[in-house]
This record gives sequence, structure tokens and C-alpha cells, in this order.
Amino acid sequence: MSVKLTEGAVEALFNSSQTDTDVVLQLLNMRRFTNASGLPRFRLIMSDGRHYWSSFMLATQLNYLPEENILTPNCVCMVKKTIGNTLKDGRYVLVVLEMEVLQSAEKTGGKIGNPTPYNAAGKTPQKSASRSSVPASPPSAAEPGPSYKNNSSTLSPPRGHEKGFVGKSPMQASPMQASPMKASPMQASPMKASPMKASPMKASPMKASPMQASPMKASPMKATSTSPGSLSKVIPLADLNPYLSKWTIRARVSNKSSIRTWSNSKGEGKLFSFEMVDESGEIKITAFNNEVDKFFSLVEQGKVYFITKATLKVANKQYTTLKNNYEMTLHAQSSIVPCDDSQDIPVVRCDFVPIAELENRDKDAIIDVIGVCKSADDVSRITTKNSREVSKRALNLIDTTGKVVTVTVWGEEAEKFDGSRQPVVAIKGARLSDFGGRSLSALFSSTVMVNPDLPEAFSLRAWYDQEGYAIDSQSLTETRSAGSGASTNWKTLSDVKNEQLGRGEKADYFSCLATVLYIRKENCLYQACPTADCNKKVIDQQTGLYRCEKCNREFPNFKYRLLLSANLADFGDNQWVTCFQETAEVLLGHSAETLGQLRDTDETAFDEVFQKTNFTTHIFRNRVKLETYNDESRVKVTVMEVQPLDHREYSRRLLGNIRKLAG
DNA sequence: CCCCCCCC
Repeated sequence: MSVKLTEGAVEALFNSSQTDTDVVLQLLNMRRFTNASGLPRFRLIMSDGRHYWSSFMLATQLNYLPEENILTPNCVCMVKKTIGNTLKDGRYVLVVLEMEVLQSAEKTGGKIGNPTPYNAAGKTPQKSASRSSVPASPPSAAEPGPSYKNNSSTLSPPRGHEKGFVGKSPMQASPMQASPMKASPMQASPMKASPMKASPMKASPMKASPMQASPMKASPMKATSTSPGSLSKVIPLADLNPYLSKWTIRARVSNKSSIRTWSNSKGEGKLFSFEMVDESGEIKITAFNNEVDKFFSLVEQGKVYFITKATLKVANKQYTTLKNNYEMTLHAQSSIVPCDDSQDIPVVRCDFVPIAELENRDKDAIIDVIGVCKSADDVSRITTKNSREVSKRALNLIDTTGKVVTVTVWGEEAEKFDGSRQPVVAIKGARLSDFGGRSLSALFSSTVMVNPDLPEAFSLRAWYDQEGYAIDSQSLTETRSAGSGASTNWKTLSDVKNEQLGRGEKADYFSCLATVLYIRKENCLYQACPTADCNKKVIDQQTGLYRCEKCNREFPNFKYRLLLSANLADFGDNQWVTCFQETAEVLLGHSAETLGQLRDTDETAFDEVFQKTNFTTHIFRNRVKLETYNDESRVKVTVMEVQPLDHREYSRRLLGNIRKLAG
């Protein structure tokens, strides 16, 4: 007999935290059972010649060994890798992750030695000294069936034994462990859906060393690592597909949305989504309704989780910005378990496009960009076409190509941004626009990172501080008119006609000083769908209900909306313009709701509002565009903003523009 | 099952 069992290996395995074992054991017996998910599992009784122990479980990826009769009782095996795991009911098992049959059962001929049962009771398996602990109820799908209950008395684990995922941490071997979690997005502002990932990056070029710890540099994930409890194989995100029957992923949340509601003809509900990243790739995961309640607070930006049992479907490339053909939807059986041992999982996956290269990319492309924020506009509030108010701020980013691009960030990111110290800004998933030539805009799904802990950021910092700050850069984004992009395109009403504004491919914008001559009262108010963001006119069913065709629903209420037609005049000309809700409310000085009530209850007071508005003078910022209906074209002017004629403010604006012109 | 992604 050429093989020799590793005597004492059973006890050693039980007490060691090593996962790479390379011990020679004999399989005494084996039992097949079916777990809760209906998948076959094999439980093994293994002997080292001195002791045998019956709580070895074969990892599913090795099921072919018994299924193809390679692994049969009495054969001798090299057990190369194991992992300790505590089942839901408290029993401790060793999962065999890698093994090789050294000698067949026939050749071995029978049981080797006279092994006695190994009594694990009262002993503490050292495998629990793991860096990844998981909660008491891991996503177990693979606890053994009742057929093993008879064994459990000898296997009852010691009290206080923590469930452990004993994995090799590749970072452990790395000398460049410079606390990568310092720059973790989640520590910057955990409350935000798409946080500014600030890290304390000082402007020292010395930090630009390529040896700087980067989570991206972590060595590849061990494909054989096993998730807690479920014992299903950890699959790299890039390898996930809908045809895998069972899988676990282990990945970091790189972006998390807030909770959003929807209401349309198919129904209504709420959802949130998040993006996860591992060494291999990334994926988007969405939770609806019940799963929102269940998982929203558990899933934290920057943290690592095991996830099992979710639906994989083909990603709609129209909407996704991630590099994965699939996306995931959580369902009632899905489980998400935090993983504490997470240093080997990257923080974010970026494929930065050099700024100069943006000139050659298509409009609407979703790209990742990184640059030093050379300058930034002040934050400002704008009202969208959909009558939402939002903050915005334009940042001018430069990289080593010497080109500058303007990128607009929104909402809280715009408000909180501090560009005073020329931070490095990286944006994952920005949309390329052709506005002003080439410019970028952050999306809801974008990740904006300020001074991220990425090697690209460190080298950019060094480049900018040493030479970049002084170079004669060129911007891909034309700033309108001479001077700054914020300057106002002042026109008189006759200029608008003489210069044929709005007749180009895109709309033109201009500001004018004008006086209201007349406002049409008729049809200035309509009854609109009460759903937020749906401003569709409702049909009065005369039953006390109002029907919205867009939402395909009836409501007991409606909201009033304004749509004003006004005639404006300046010293040389006049012009009919349209004011929607917000601009109309500013112009009339009352809310649509108030005006609606007034019209229904006090017509004289209603008329008075309009009388008072006539002959008032304001600064109007307008959009002008040629529109064609049934072969008939006319220039349509829409008021975007009504500013009161405050001479102080007016002077201040002019002065500001002059100063900017002067540099 | 969402898919809004804004402004000039």
C-alpha cells in the first residue's frame, strides 16, 4: 500500500484555522441527502486512521466525485482545502472545498487501522477565529436533512462558537496595506444615496507612489471560497448568469439609491437599487416593496455582503451603466448577510476615459472620468421642465491630457461640494453631452468621489501640483459668450426676431427686461392629476372622481396648475410668451391652488390678481424655439424664470459679469 | 414591477 493516512489530522482540522490542509484521509462512508432547495449534498465520514469524524460536507462543486463514482467508501483522498461552518441548528461541520482521490476503494481494499469516533464535544473549533463573522441566521439552504439528526449529539458545538467564514484574505499577504478602508465611501457621508466620497487626501506628491494601497490591486478572489451557512459557491459577479441554479455572491455596495416610488398604469410601488462590485465585475440589484422594507437599512454604502437567492435577468442596456449583462432583483427568499472580512473586495470599479478622448466619444455615452477640479461655479437652483427644483454646480476638471471638461453635479452633491482646494474628482457613470461642444453631467446613478483612494487620483494630484496647475489648458466645453458661462444673453424683443433666435436646431435662451401688457385669464388654470410629477389634465367624471389617462387611474382629487399666455412688451416690440406653473405663480404672486380656489369662490378677487399684474416689469429668462404644427411654423417663447426688477440685484449681476470678463 | 437622470 503506497498511501499513508495523516494520523491526527481529524483533530487538527477541527482545531486549526488553516484552510489549506493537504492531509490524507480515508473515506469510510458517505451519505447523500437533499437540502431544502432540492440540491443533492454529500456528507462524508472521514478517517485519519486514529479517529474518524462524520461531519464532513462535500462542497457542491465536488459533487461530481461521488456522482461519477470517483469518490467511493474506503478510497483514500488528499483533502486540500476545508472550511469550518456552523449550521443553523448549531452543529459544526467541515466543508471539503478541494480534494483529490489518491487511491481507489478497490485498491485500498478496506478500512485502514482501527479508528475511533472523534469526540468534538466540549471543544472549541479554532476555525471560529475568523475575520468574517456572519449573523446567527446565515442564508442557510443546505443544512443536512433529518437523516443526520442521529449524529448531532456527538457534534454539538461548544457554546459561544461563532459562525465563521474562514477565508484566506489575500490582503493579508500584501505589504501595502495602508488602511484602504480609510477612504471608504461609507465613512464619508453614509446618509447619502450617492455620497461624495471624501477622503483625507493631502496634496503631497509623495502619496502618488504606485505602491499606495489600492483595493483594486487586491489579488483575485478565491473562486473556491464558500459563503456562510448556505455552503453554496461564491461566484464572481462577472460569472453570474440566470442558468446557475445556486450561487452566492460576495461583493461591496458601491452605490445605493434612495427609496423611490412609482405609479403608472401597471401599478404602483416603491423600490431602491444598489450596485455591487467585486474583483471580477459589478452588478445592479433592485429591491421592490417588501424587500425595500426588509433590506433598505441593512444595505449600506461601502459594506460587503453575501447575497444568495435573487432573480437574475438580462440587464436593460438602455438604463444600466454597469458592465454586466445581467442584473438582479431581490425576492422574498433572498438573503443578504454582511461580511466583515472585506478588505479584498474593491471599493469601486472605474474605467476612466482621458478627458481629451471625450471628443471622440458619442453623445450620451456613459463614461467614468477623473480630473483635478481646477475651478467650480457657485451652486445654483434651477427648475426643471418637470417643475422640480434642484441644485446644480458645474465643475471644471482637468487631467494630464491638458484638456478641461465641464461636468455638472446635482442636488446634495452640488450643495456640499467644496472646490476651494482643487480636489481630485472622479465620477463613475457620467453622461457625455454635446452641450457647449462636449460636457458631462452626473446622473442619479453616478458615483461622485472627491479625493478617492485610487492610484489614478494620487498620480493626478502629483501631476497637478507639480506642473498641471500651470499649463495652458483648453476646455472641451465652450463657455457661452466671452467670459464665463454664467453670463446672461441679454436681448431686446426685436433682437429676438431680427436675429431669428430659436430657428436653429436647438432652442435659444435669452433674457429680457419687459412689461406685462396682458394676460389671458381664460383657460389659465387646469385640473391636473394629483400624482407627484404627473401634470396631465384630468377628466372630471362628474361622479366626484377625476380620471388621469396617463396614470390610467381615477382620483377623488386633483391639483390646480397654471398655464399662462402673456403678452410682454419692451420699448421696441412685443411678444406672446407662455408661463408654466412656477413662473406663472411668481408672476401672479399667488399659488395655483390659491388662484383655483379664488376663481371658484370670488371672481372679483381673481380678476384683481390679473389687473395688478398688468404693467408690472420684470426680468424674464426665456427659451425660444421654432415649432411646427400642421405645416404652420411659429416661434414659441417659454418663460423659464421671472426675476423681480430689483435694481440693486440687477447692478450686482452686471458688475459680476464685468469682473469675470476682466478675469 | 423601475428606468427620473434635470440647467444652459
